[in-house]
Amino acid sequence: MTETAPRPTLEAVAERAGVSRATVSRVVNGAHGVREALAERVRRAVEELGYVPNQAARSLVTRRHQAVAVVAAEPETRVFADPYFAQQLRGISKELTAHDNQLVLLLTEGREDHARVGRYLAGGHVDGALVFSLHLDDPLPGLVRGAGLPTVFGGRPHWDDGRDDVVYVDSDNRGGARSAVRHLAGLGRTRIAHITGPLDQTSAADRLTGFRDVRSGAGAELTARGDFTSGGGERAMRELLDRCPDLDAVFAANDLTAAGALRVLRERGRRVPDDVAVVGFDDMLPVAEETDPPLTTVRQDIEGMGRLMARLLLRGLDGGPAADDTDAPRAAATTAPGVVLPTTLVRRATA
Amino acid sequence: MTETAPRPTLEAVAERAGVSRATVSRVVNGAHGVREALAERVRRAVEELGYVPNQAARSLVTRRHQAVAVVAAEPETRVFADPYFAQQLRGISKELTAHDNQLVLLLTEGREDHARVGRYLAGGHVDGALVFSLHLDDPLPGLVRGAGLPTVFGGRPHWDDGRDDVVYVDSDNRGGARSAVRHLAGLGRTRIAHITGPLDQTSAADRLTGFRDVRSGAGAELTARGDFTSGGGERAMRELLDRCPDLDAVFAANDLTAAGALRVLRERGRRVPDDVAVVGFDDMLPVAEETDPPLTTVRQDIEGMGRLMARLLLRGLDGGPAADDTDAPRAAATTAPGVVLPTTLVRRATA
DNA sequence: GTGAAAGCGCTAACAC
DNA sequence: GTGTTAGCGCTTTCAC
Repeated sequence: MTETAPRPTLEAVAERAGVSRATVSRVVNGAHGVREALAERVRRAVEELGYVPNQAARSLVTRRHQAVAVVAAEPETRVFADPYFAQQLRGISKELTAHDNQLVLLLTEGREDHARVGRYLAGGHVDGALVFSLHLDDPLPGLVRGAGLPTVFGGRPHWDDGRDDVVYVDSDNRGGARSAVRHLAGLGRTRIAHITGPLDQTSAADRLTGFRDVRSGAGAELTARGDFTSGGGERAMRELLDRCPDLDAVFAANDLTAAGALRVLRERGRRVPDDVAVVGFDDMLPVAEETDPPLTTVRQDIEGMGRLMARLLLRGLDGGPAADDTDAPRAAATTAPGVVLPTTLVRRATA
Repeated sequence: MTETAPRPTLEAVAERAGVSRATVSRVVNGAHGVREALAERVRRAVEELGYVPNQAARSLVTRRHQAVAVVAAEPETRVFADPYFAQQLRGISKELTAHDNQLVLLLTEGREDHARVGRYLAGGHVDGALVFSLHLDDPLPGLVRGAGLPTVFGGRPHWDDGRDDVVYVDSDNRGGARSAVRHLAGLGRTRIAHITGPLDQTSAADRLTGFRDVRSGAGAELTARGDFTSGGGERAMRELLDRCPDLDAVFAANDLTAAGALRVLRERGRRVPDDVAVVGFDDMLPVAEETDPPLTTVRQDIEGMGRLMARLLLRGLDGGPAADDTDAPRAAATTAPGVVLPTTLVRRATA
């Protein structure tokens, strides 16, 4: 563990270049109106001295930090068995990096953490926040609002009651569910069941809605509640099989659920997809590709969601990345509170 | 996206409490030598005004940031199919939070990112770095050393040549591998094969070493190279089966590899564990619990590794969490360059 | 014990 | 165009 050496200041650069601090500042910040000859001298001095601006000093006066907080509750990062969250993080990181912003990660565990996070956000350490809040009773959204920070949510918040100005990015859970169920119907399946996720999460609720959109006539006996885990999938599958031995297809709310369902189907001697076709949701690779047979599922652009969240936030921060919308055509509806990313059906072997 | 309100300063608190800024500063920073009566008045003022110190101003003078960078290369977060990294992050976050430090996440993608990260680290924005560097050709370690920042590595670095002062935290890959192989031997297996990981990673190399520790007599035909993916596991398993049709056990370098091996074994009509016993490594839940049959594997305390990394770094930072070692007995050998966390064998159904 | 004052490194008016 | 100057909010000697 080495000691960090004293770093050159603006002052030092100015002296070396034979100009004033103000001029160096202008050059460093890419301002116009500095004669090219001078600018060049400054740049050389910067180079020679290995000058790097002191962000603390800069923040002190600009009140900007070039930093964004990513807030997520422990459950979020666990329920999805993590790859999900890590991928969003990757997307967020890429976008922030591209615009020279830092990512401050705030993971919360329980009540005591909420106070801490609230304090931090209100403390003016970051310019904005990206918040993952999926549960009904989550106190995070309130906290963030209290802090008065520009914020973009990951996933449709519960209180997206239309009148609000919440900005969020979600994937098209409802549409994805519809396409899954339509696919099953297109295969000629007529007794299509659905294993839901925990319905206090909007993603699960929206997937159920999508299922109902297509199977409005489906009786309640064709729906069983799961919890996004494979154990829950097993339980629900047994329940369904007991109630409706003649079912010929299952749309599971996520891949883990589908994995559990597949196990029970095999155990009960049902052939997949011959007797019962199965479709999952998420396309969580380590799961979807490893099931037996490999899972047909609905893929979301998770990294894209993260990237879009960051972009939306940055845009809200004074100016931000204005019109470089080239690779975000779907984000066009920028005036809308929420942006919904499309999903695609990935056909493997279960349906 | 709301605007952030102007926040109260030290000055304001001082005025309200009828004391000088210096006194408020002392109280806020928990310094001694302030009469209790005054201190109390200050605390009340802080409370009433909702004062939060401006970290930028503070950093400017103290040169401390209460922030630590976590640096990871994209491959790291992908190879392990992510849950691994997310868990370490959780451990790191907990520990940093407990000591009031922020976590700045730096994910790198390619060469251009390295320059950026190097600049950032050298830029004096953080007090230290936690670096994940597993590959032979990884430029990250060099970068960090160049930045002259206190650093702790995740996983044994390649250049841990004994003479060095690198601090790292790793799990006991070699010992874990030994216990896996011994377990198989204890089951009466005599033809034990090993599917390795990518040997340019120390974890994979160490697991191979552990295998050899126990099966020093094993012929080369009982070892096949994998790459930590299930596809690689499949290929290697086929290879092994072709070469040694009589093998009766397999130690796979990680769970994904084991999952692939299991598929091939089933496809070739081998019963698990009756004909061939299988042990994995990692205990990556979404994989290990979902295989058929559920996988016997070696568990590492991933979150604990993260926590320990953070603790070690913090300790290196002026004083740090000195003697609160209560829940880290294994970290006792603090003078040693590396700390190795124990692993445990988790018995499920494959061995 | 407490306060006054200097200054951390930078940006942004404002003069020139 | 470029330099001068005044802080941003805080910690920290140094007197008292």
